[in-house]
Amino acid sequence: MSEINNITEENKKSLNFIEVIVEKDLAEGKNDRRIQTRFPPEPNGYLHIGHAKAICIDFGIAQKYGGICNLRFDDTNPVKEDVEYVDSIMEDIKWLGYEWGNVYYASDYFPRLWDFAVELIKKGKAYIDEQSAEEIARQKGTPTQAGTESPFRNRPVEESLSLFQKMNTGEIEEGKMVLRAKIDMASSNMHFRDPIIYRVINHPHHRTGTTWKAYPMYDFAHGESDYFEGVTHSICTLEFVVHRPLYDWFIEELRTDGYRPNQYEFNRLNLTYTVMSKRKLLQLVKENLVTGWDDPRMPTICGYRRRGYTPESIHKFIDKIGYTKYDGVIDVSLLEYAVREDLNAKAPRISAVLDPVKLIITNYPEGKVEMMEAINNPEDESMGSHEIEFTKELYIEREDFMEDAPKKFFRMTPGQEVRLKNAYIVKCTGCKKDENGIIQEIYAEYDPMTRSGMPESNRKVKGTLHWVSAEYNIQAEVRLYDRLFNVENPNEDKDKDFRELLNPDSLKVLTNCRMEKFVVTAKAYDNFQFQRLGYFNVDPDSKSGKLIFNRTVSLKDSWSKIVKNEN
RNA sequence: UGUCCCAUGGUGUAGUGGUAGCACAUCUGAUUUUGGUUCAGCCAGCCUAGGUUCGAGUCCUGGUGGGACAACCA
Repeated sequence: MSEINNITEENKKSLNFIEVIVEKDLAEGKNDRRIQTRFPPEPNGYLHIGHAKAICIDFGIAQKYGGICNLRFDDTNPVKEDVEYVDSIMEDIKWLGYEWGNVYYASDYFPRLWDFAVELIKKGKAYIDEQSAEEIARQKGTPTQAGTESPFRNRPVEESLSLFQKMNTGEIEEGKMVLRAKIDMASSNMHFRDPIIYRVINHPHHRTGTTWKAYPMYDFAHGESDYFEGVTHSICTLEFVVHRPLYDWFIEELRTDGYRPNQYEFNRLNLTYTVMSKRKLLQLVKENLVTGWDDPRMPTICGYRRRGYTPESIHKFIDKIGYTKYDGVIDVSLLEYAVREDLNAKAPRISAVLDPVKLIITNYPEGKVEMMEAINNPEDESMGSHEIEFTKELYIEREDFMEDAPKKFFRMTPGQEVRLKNAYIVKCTGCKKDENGIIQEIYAEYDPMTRSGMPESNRKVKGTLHWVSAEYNIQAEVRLYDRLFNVENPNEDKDKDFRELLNPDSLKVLTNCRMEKFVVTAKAYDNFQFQRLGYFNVDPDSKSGKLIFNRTVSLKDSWSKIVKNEN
């Protein structure tokens, strides 16, 4: 107990509103001071960054206050669900670093939910409606107009009871019959206008097979499942606020003791340049517009994982955005900042050249090879160093050279000294062009006294270039992955086909690069001609050593601005 | 012509009724063998009108603006 108090003292100022509620409940001794949450995904798709926010609060609350968080699959609609999704969801939660107490399935509660439904019928609080979906919808009214009662609303209890049995035997066709709670067709809350709680679905369930024909609806299953499990704090997103009175209504009908779960809602995550709708993400996968749920451009947990994001970076991001009831849109640059911050400390650096042009050190001996030491990570000495070969002929990035450069161009241009990283200071003496004016070779002279580590190497030069030996290098296919969408808010215009807003396919470049095995940083270019620094991530699914250029964690494109200003 | 939720710099978030902080983004400067990092700094905010109060971002009321709700989805 004292431990909990200490935690709360320390974090008092940064408590989010859910934590405030939990602490108040704890202080009041609610539910015997027990804290239990649940993460309840429907297994109908892969988890995305929005789910990460829910996961962090569900598991985080349990962790922080000494409670447990269970994983529950809300599998009440067999048509959309699949074990593939169950497996991926578990994998992604584990990758984020969380452990659930138990794994539950709403489908485990089908018998108890059935009994509860029968009880409601017997109490006269539920009835079988034999109208069509259209008729029921029509009678529902609108938010500003009361609904009208179904002609079946007051049928005898026994009749409903026997029809309900038939709903589950297969003799009732889909859509011919539903079970409805009898509440209030004139309620200002649409969810109270005799909500449907059971419907017939003739589709095998991924866990219960063909045992059931009648399946409970979300509203009838969720709160009840919370109650069965002993959940104390049922945390979900804002769109369920209007469901809460119904959640409470069912709980009151169901509960037999002092305990009851309570629902609390927080704001869903919206990110610029990002579509989070599962339906749309599924569409991208099905239409092969991406390579799969784990395509590095996807906002899925596994997509980010393949892209090189760490679990820690996701946590940092979620910590920064907080939990409130305000519906906003978070700038994706905050996510990118969190990733850079984390990767900057961890990522080993290597040099790479994506668009090579030959640089010849004219006064360097033919055939000579020197081994240069390159620090793996300037932020972390313990990561050591690696050696790279320096030779007379090198490759540098084509855009690291300009024949007629503006003043603020700090890289290679005739007459200007630059440093070749980890090697010598060189001075450009000229270049050779073909008939079209395309640069073929660049010439420079090196100063032998300026090798890294020697006293002369401390001379100040404005630019430092990455380079690769023309003789000793490794070629790899590099993919430049951009943001999936090229507009700030692809959700804005709902009538527009969101697929039109997709960025064109990733750019594939054959390049010379020298690389270490894992996550590395390197100088590179994106396909918008902005020089950037970015993080490479070796695609773990690729045996051929492909690199994924992590464009969205790329750094400031200051060079592009310099050019704009100068011209 | 309904019910419910929400409103603090460009963005996101803190603020027991008592000096409105923080982060991202932008911009400026310093350091730097990554135009990265790091450091310093600039710019910029309580939707509105009343009320309660010695004192309101905070409490109350009315506006205004945004969002949710009319699936046999979750």
